[in-house]
This record gives sequence, structure tokens and C-alpha cells, in this order.
Amino acid sequence: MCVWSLQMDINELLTRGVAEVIVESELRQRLTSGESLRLKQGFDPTKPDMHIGHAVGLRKLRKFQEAGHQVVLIVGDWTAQIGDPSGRDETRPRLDAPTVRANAEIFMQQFFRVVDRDRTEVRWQSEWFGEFKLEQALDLAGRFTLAQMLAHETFRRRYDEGAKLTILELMYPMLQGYDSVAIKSDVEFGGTDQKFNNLAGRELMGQLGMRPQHVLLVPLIPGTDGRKMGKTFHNTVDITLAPAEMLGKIMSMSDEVLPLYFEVLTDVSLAELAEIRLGLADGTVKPRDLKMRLAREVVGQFHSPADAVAAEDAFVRQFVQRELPTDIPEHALDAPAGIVDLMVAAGLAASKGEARRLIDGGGVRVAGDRVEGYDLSLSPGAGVVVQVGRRKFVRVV
RNA sequence: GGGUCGGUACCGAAGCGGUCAAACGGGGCAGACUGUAAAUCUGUUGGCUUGCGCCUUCGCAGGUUCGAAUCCUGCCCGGCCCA
Repeated sequence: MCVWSLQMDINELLTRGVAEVIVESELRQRLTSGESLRLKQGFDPTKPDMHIGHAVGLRKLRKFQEAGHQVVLIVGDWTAQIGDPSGRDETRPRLDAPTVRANAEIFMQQFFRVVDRDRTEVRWQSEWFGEFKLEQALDLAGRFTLAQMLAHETFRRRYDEGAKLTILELMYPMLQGYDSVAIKSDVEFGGTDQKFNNLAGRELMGQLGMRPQHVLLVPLIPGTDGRKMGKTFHNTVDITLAPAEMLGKIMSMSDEVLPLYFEVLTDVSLAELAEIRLGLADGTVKPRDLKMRLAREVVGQFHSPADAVAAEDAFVRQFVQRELPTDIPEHALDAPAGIVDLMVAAGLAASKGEARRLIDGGGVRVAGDRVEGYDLSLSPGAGVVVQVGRRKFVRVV
């Protein structure tokens, strides 16, 4: 590889889908030197479900691996008990070991869909915190001031608002920071919401005479409702979603996400990325078509290209051509049933009240016709399709 | 330890003796419009009941009252001030 293309790679590595690098000039230099770096990535085992927002960081890790670097994945079995102050969670009960292990298993299964397992070292916080002495904990607590902690936006807000804020929670950044010390991290990866925590690691390493880790922050992407994708908003696109669902969620996203999504979730070249931006801006590219391509590429990554194509076909059939989906679940009846009861029994509505409301709202169809009133009755073997909204179907048999 | 303010439905937040299943906003769901876009608009958002109505719900447990989310007592949890 010639020096020039190496520089180009490093440039893309440090800028594409990257929100901030601390300290960029230094990290750039280390990357150029050919040194193999240890890339720290933490994980909270209380919530093993990953969404495509997480994938942004994981894809970046993958690119670094391809450039010869080593990922160190830390299972945060101790910090999980505290809860990340970046969210608004309060102190949690300690998870028992089997739960943590099971969650870690689920998480890694997803993690390694993107990250190269062979270039990953998995470490558990228990390795160092399990034996931690009070003396060490106090030493740690003595290295940070209250003012420093209150510089964290989340702490600050809760403090100012008069919400509950425990000393334990203040320790979260310190513990996460200590992880960096324990594994001798060179670069910590995280979303922009992790900046404070990651900087704590940098601070701590410096105090202990180690070379302070660098920090690479990836952007948080918008979720299905346009707000930052996150579990608390219920707007995630989970990577475990079935191809059809994943495709559908991406298709229902606002057009505004397109450039960013292409940048952080696909491998289209930088040149093409520029074309996409241009095409969207001057209207020569149809957002819908572009979004379909995005959806196909994303689904292809977490499933397979064949799955993606199949999902697209089904999507076009069901939502563009308005045909019935091919795989409609069946609901067996052994006696005639009223529409309301049937909807509840078939899982199309959570309660009879909801079923009636849906009917009132015009959201229920039987054999293609809108249901008007509650007295429609269906017989066993009717074979008709009951539809609620645009995507819930049941065939009555 | 004392004083004081507060704990309301998925979330935020009104209500402060009956007209409260509980305003309003967000989110969710459904409808219109569409590209399952987004934005916008409309409806809906505890359960049972076609209706009258009934049941459960406003931190927990009791009490006062014909009647309590609203008043009283105790307890639990949090904020602030004083010590």
C-alpha cells in the first residue's frame, strides 16, 4: 500500500461517521506510525439489545480492525449496577451472575455480526473490580472533584432540578474510566453521549502516569420518530429485527436521515456520498428510491443480501401494490365469533375496548371491506382475512 | 433531628371535597393525505358493557365524610433550608 492511499484511509477513518476525535492530531500521528492500537468498547449488560445506532460505532471499530488494530470489549458487569448517568436511570439492583452472562452472550452474538471476533479481546470488569479494595475505591474517589462531576450535563441538570443524585452515580464515570487503566486502552470508542465518561478515563490515565487514551465519538443517529435513537424513546431499529420489519422501519423514516444514514451505515464511497447529497438537494434523485436502497443495504448487512431482496419484494407487494402479504397467520375458529371477540382472541387488539375503538376509527377491514359496527360475525372456515391498520393480518379458518 | 415542598395514567404536567377515568403536552395506535415518507389535519389512548351502568386506578396503610386524587394520621421515597 502506498503512503498516499494509507493517508487517505486514515483520513476517512477519522472523519467519516465521526463526530469528534480527542486529540485528533495525536491519534492521526499514531495511526500513521503503524502502531497497533487497543480500542476500548464498553457494554452495559443490563440491556443486551442492540439497534442500528450502536452499529455506527461497531462499524467504525471494524474499519479500525481492518487497519490492524485490536478491539477490547469490556462487559460492564459492575457499572451496570450503577446505571449510566448519561441516561436518566437511577441506581439499579445488582444483576445476578447468570443474567449478566446470558445478556453478554446475547450482546456478543449481535456485536460480532459487525466486529471481527478474531481481533477482539473480551474482558469483564469483575477481573479488576471483583478484587477491588476500599482503599482503591477511595483513592479513585479522591481523584475527582464534585465540580468536575457537575460539569457533566446530566449530573448538572439533575442537581439543579433537585432530582435524586447519589454519590454512587457520581462514581460511574470513575469506574468506567478505571476500565481504561485496567486494559491499557489507547482509544475509547463511544457515542457523543459518552464524551464525559470517556474523558474521565483519559483524565485518570494521565493522573496515574499512563499515556492518556484518545477518544473517538460517533454521532447518535435519529430514530424512527426523528429524535435521537435510544431505548427510552422506543424509536430504535433493533438489529435483531426480521428483514421485513427492519426494511419497513427504515422506509418509514424521514427523508432527512438519508445522507447521514448512508454515511454511517453503508460503505458507499465518499464520492458517491457527495453525489447523493447533491442529488437530494437539487431533486434529481427520488428520496423514496434512495431510501429503498439504503434499507436494502442495511438489511443486507444484518441479514443477507438475499433476505434484503426478498424483504423489498414483499414490501413492494404489500405497501406499494397494496396486495395481501403472502404469509398471513391463521386463526382457527370452532364456533362463530363476533368481530370484537375475534380481534382480541387473534391478538389484533389488546382488549375489547381497543377493538371497538379501532372499528370506530375505521381501521378494521374484513375481506377488504371496512367494518362498520360491532355486530359482524365470522364463521369457522370463512377463510376471510381480517386486517387491522396497515400491517396486522389474520386469516380466519 | 427540625422546618418545608413534593410523589398523579407510557412519559412530562394540571387538578387540591362532588360536575375526575382524571385538563394539557409528548409518545403510542387508527383515519385522511402520501412515497408504509416527513410535515399537517382528525379521532383515540384503564377494564367489562352496543346504552344506562359497573369495576380498578392518583406513593403505601388507615381514618374523617353521604361522597376523597383532593381533608386528617402514620409510614415509605425524594428535593430544599436549618442543625
